[in-house]
Amino acid sequence: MNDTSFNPRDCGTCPIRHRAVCSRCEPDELEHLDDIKYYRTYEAGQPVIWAGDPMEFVASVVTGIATLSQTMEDGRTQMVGLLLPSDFIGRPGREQAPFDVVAVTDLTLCCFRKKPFEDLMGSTPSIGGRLLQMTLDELDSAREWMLVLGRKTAREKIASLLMIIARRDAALHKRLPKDGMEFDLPLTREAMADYLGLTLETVSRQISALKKAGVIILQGKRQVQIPDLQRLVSETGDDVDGGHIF
Amino acid sequence: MNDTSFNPRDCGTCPIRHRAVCSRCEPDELEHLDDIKYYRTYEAGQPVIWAGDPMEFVASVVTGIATLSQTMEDGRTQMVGLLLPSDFIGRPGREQAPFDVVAVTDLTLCCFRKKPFEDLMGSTPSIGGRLLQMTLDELDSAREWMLVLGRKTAREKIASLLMIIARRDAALHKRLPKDGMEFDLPLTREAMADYLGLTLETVSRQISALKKAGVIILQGKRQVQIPDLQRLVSETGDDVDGGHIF
DNA sequence: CGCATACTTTGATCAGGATCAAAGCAAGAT
DNA sequence: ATCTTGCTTTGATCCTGATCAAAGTATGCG
Repeated sequence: MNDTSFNPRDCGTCPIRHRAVCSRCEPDELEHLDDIKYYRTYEAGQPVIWAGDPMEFVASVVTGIATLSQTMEDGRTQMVGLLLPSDFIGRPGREQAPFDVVAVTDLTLCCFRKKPFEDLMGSTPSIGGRLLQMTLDELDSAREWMLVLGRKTAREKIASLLMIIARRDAALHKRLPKDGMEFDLPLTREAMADYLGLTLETVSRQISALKKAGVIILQGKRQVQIPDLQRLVSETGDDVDGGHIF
Repeated sequence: MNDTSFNPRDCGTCPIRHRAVCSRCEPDELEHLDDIKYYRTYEAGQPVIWAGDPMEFVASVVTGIATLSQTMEDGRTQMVGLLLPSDFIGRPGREQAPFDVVAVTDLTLCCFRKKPFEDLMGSTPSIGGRLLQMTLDELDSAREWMLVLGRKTAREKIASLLMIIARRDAALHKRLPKDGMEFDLPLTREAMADYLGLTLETVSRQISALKKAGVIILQGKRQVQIPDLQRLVSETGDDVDGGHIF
């Protein structure tokens, strides 16, 4: 299922699959749109935007990873979204960013200036429809995550995060997750803790426990191999045959 | 407050404020739409739909309260949404309900058959736009809730829930929350626990603690009065002047 | 090379909330 | 009036994950 054949109308990373917008899709038709669309890169660790900042663009992640998070006055932080390639950032119709966005790895965004993008949405209903679908998907993901945060044990939380990253990594490479698959853990222990509502020590301990139990194999601290997917799924506490949105 | 002046173009409860759709808005123009739109009532405790069921309608809450929730195989339950009047239920473009929907109180829904509704969305872009805005709001709410679930203490969680209900109750009556305001707690201790990722005993203890501390005044078990809103806000752990989406 | 920095692991102890158990309370049914 | 049912409160104890502390590891740099 790796369609290595590049479809010019659908570059696979840009969520706005409409020829009037994505120049990776139809580069030659788009010179006149350079003023509404541009690429922007960030280094690992750099903030993209802070909660409350005016946000004059919307964007989609082309390469790299960013996090969406919220921080309380006393420093407690909760990550509320993990932005991987093809994910969308932004709020048509909103003035301010509701959450912090930070680049975790080096990051490339495909940005659209907000006003012209909104105009385009008005004149091209299919963009709004696609955005609605993406937003509904994100909402479902967020709600699935609420179950993880509210009801799962530390061990189940770690397993759930590994499964999400495994699934998304597989999807990114246009294949299905399978036994023996390997992937890079893109997050520090602290970032995982912020995602899971745990402390970094607990994350470290549970990862060690999963390693000792043979559920995962670690090469170094970041490279993960899953010898038996079913085994990992059973550690998540999820229904084994449950439909997944991620 | 009871806006007894009924605006025929905007009934205030139906999110689809478009004259072609909401018969409460333009009852006389809509006879021919009876086959796509209908009201349906549920008794307290009745399920509206189970996760995985085919969903052949979308709806908005007219009166009453429903919950969106997820349950694990072993019975652990997490509520992922609280549906109050004017909230929308459903997924244009989706076959199956992703979560359980249960009526908490007696409930009236304003339902639209899915297929004709989707057709209508296609022909009336403003509906899609409105739905996108509502979905983005819900997504923000879900993400705010992730902070509550992941990082707040039991006491902060209770205070946060009370604030949300207070805000939404005030909004429903078209006024601002203010000191001394009273409202009905529409949820059992168990339902609150499911919303907050706690046990019902912890909910009970923390409510007692807030009562003893004078943050809230209880008349019976469900009627709540907030003598000092700022005091309650400070118990939530939130930034006092933080912008709120709810 | 030694040192600094950032991240991770591991250990010891503590505490918040879960669990188990029982009793209180209100409303409706018999 | 008594019983039943469903919800809530309160108490005693336990356990998971937080907190505090220190050591281990990798990488880059002067």
